[in-house]
Amino acid sequence: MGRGKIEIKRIENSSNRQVTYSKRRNGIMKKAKEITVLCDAKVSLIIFASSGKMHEYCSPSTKLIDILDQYQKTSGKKLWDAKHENLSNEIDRIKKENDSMQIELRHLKGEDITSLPYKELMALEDALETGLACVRAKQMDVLDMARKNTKFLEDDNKQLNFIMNQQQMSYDARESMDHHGYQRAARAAADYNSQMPFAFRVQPMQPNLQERM
Amino acid sequence: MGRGKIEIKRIENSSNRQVTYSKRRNGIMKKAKEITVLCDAKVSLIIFASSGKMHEYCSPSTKLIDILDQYQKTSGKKLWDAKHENLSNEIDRIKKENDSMQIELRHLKGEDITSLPYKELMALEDALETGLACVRAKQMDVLDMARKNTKFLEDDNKQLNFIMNQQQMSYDARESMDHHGYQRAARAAADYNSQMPFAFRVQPMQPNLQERM
DNA sequence: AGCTATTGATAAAA
DNA sequence: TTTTTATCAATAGCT
Repeated sequence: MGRGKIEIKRIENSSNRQVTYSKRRNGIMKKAKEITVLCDAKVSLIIFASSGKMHEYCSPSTKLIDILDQYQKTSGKKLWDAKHENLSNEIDRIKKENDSMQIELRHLKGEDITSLPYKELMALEDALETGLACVRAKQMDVLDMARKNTKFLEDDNKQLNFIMNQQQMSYDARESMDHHGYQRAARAAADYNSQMPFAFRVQPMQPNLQERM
Repeated sequence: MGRGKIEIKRIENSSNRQVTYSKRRNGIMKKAKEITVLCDAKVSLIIFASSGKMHEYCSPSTKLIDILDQYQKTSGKKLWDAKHENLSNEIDRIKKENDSMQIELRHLKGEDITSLPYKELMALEDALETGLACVRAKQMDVLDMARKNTKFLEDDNKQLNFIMNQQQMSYDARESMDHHGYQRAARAAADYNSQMPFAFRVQPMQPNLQERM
């Protein structure tokens, strides 16, 4: 149909191919519309040009998804059902895991144990005792650290108070001083500083301890 | 194109419609094949007759599913992704639930508690103590039932032994009996039977108890 | 299912 | 791209 017959094989001339594509695409679309109207057919037509551009036709008052659902039913071929099944299976798997954990949790909390065999009650008791022991040990650790920290803070306080006293004394001495008095006060302050073991310990040794209380 | 022009509207004559459907369907299929060859296009064509019969064409060396994937990407319309998304969301939700239960379980077993604040250690201790109390109470119940059951069985045994003795005596008496001896033995047996509180308690009162041990 | 007169589609050119 | 137009292809109505 045209000024000349053509062979059905790839059109090598790119612009000819493009023109033919456009015309024939319109032609097919038209035919698709016509058959739906004339014959009550449901049609889905999707065309991709080699450029990647897409055109589609879907018979009116129909969704592509419905046609594809019907396609799966009619042909028996699976499109997305496979992926779908995988996801469903995973959900089932996780739900089961979930349920068994839920049961274990309830048991550990002493719920729903009426129907448990004695053996499992023993195992539960063991688990609970072990857990309790661990938790209490941890609590002791924390308390111990807290006690040590308190001790450090108290020591710091003592030393800070001592330094403040010294400084106050030194200040007082300078205020109303005779030569001897000044020298004595200065010597006393130097003595004290040489006894300070480190830098001032104003920061607690366990900076994060408060959070854990 | 035909012996006369036709209007594009539903063909009312059913057999005409069927014939036209068949001819035009072949026509479209042919056109679809031609455009794929001539123009390097990818085509998916699915047609359902009103009868429900399906015909499809898909360009060679291409899978329908690939065309549909590309359709989703290109058009941005979601076909099965929507369904998938729902499932994926549910999976995420359940996985989170799962993780938190896993953590709770580990904590109850005394694992991974190093970084817990003291408050939570206290709560854990409470939970474990409660659970332990429940479990031990349940154990006592079971043991108690076991003891009662044992008691019942022992009583039954005693009574059964007694009856067997009586029957043996009655049999012996009949074997080598005088009139008085028979009457005595029979009276003794009757006395015993009137003292039996119920029917023979051969079955243990707690039939399922064994399983729970 | 074939046939064929007629309409419809389109190749080449503009 | 779209239009034009000469030609070929599809098909409506019959058998």
